[in-house]
Amino acid sequence: MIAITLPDGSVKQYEAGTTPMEVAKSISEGLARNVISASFNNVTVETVTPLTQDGTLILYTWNDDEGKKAFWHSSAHILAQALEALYPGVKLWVGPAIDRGFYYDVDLGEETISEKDFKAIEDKMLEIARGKHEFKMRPLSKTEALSYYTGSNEYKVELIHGLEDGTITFCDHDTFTDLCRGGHIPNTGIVKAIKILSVAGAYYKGDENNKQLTRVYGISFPKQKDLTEYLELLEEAKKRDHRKLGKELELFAFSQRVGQGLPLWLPRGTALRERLENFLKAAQKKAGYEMVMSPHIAQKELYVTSGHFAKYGEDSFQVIKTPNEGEEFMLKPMNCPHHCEMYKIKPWSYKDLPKRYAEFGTVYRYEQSGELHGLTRVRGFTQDDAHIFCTPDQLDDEFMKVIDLVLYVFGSLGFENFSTQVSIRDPKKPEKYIGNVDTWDKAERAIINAAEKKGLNYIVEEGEAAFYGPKLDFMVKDALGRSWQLGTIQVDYTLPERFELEYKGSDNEMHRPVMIHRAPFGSMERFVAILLEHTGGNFPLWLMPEQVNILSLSEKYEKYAEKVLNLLKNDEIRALVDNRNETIGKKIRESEMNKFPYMLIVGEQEEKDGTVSVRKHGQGDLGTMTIEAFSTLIQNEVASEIKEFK
RNA sequence: GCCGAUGUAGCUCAGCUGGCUAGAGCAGCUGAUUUGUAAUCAGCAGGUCGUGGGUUCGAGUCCCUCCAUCGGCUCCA
Repeated sequence: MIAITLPDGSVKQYEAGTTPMEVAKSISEGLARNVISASFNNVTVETVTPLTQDGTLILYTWNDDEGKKAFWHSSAHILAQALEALYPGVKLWVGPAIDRGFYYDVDLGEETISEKDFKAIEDKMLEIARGKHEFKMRPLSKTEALSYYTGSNEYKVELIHGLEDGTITFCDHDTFTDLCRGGHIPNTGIVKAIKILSVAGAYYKGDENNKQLTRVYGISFPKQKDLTEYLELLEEAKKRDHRKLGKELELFAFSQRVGQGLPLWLPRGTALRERLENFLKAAQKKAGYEMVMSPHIAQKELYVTSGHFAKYGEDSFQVIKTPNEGEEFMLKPMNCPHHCEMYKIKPWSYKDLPKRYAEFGTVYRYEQSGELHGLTRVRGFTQDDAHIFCTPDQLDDEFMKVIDLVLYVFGSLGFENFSTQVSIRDPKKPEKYIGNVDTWDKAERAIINAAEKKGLNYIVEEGEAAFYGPKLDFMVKDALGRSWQLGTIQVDYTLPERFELEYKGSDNEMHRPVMIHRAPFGSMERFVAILLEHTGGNFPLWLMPEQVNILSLSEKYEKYAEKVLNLLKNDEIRALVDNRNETIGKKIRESEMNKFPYMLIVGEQEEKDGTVSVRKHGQGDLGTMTIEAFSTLIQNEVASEIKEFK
């Protein structure tokens, strides 16, 4: 007997061998009368029942991840069937469910798929779905499986060769058969809405030396309404795209002549960025950091010493020519080696530590051209970098202090929703890392300790560590529910070793310090991009390049507008005046589109009373108030957004 | 880098299967208007159609090269 908990909380018993179809049916009948007075298929929307490889039945609903996975994986089977029908001779590779939707990788031979073919694929898929074909699992031996694909599909053959005999199953629905380990919905009819989203090249097994297959991405839903909502979310994300907003709001730009991936920061963007930098500088000053600066190029030798050249040499802007033979310089791909050299200028005592060197350091990395993306992936960017040199005893405490700083930064910028990840070694691949086992163990323990003590909600990921040490990463969720990796804190025992950093301990012996790398923003470019998408360009008031736009009703009130401007400036409020000979309606419209947080309308009445008429972006008219009252309003709003550190 | 798509005025876009001096809205400039909470009216100016080559009587439109941009290239039945 198999016990299944139903969506309404009750538990039902089923005989082994009951088909998923029968289970789904019995559930639907049980719920249909009261809960959903709809047909069988509409009910199973809420009660997706995947069939697993060993034949057990597990009940999932559309609302949990496993249910969606089964739903989308089943959709991938439908996609594969549609592709076989539309492109005879197509060779299937794999078709998994992904976070949002599914894809199928196929070898199309000479054929290509482009956007105009999507409709035909969707139609074919919907036709198959409407057939309500049951998904049926079928175990078979390795020999049988091989003979099925030999001669027709070398990808599946290779895949089967890597599988263990006795664990191989096929899944059939309608006339379609696919090698599959399972996880399906009962039948194709539950898929009601399908959208093919994009087509792209993807290397066989993700290796760029292999043949490139065609990957077709799609998404599907049990209800048309869900698809509509999803497409609306995509639209909203498009509107908030930082590349679009950055252009519209004149924050930054790119130029073909300057080069790809090399952002140009315009006045407004620079003002925004400076404000972010000053904010972090103020907090860091309180936390005992000292600012330093280093040049943008250094001798190649520096990065050979640090180990970065061996690891990342190919991804760097490598050698800069000089008039002399034998000299090799590189554009700085990271700041750490420079800070190590700063540490080495003199001998240190344990009493001097920790030393915390912070730098808004601009670095250059040769990212592959196809990897570049707006401000999130660029070739020249500025890290809000700092390196803390401390004694092993101080490590736990320092690490926790950094966590406090990162949490402060997130809180001040409206990222309340975040999670953390501790990245440690892949113990099976020691060759990927430099440094010895003992120090790695210590560093990993220090991070987990700190995360525990700070009560962080963290997950541990094996194999995600940097080559020089383990790390703690912060992932924030933005307003649209998308996850972004932001701040990072990394422990490093390796660079101090390579640079032979030392300090004299209380025992009068020389010791090796531990190094912490950290960047709460990650990089200024990436952070501004994420903040743009999170806020849709409506930054917190304290960050806004211009907080108030003063709109004169006509040129007659120019003097009064200037007076208001100066009074606000005295209170350190950033304002500007729009005195153009335009209608007030037009000035308001432009101001709204520019996302100025506040508009002040000044005309005859205001001049006479010494007041301003206040309009808030996105909200509308707030009525009139005195200039002083408005100034207080702004100052209070800023004060509520940003607290002092500690 | 690789696969696919795109590239027309500062911006957003139109330009059908190749055919007279390439169009529109916004922005800009000039003038009129002096305005009360999301676009006042009129006029003017603005493009070697990403680049280089080819096919053709004729190319923004077809073919090739290069450049840039966009979606992907981690998710292994």
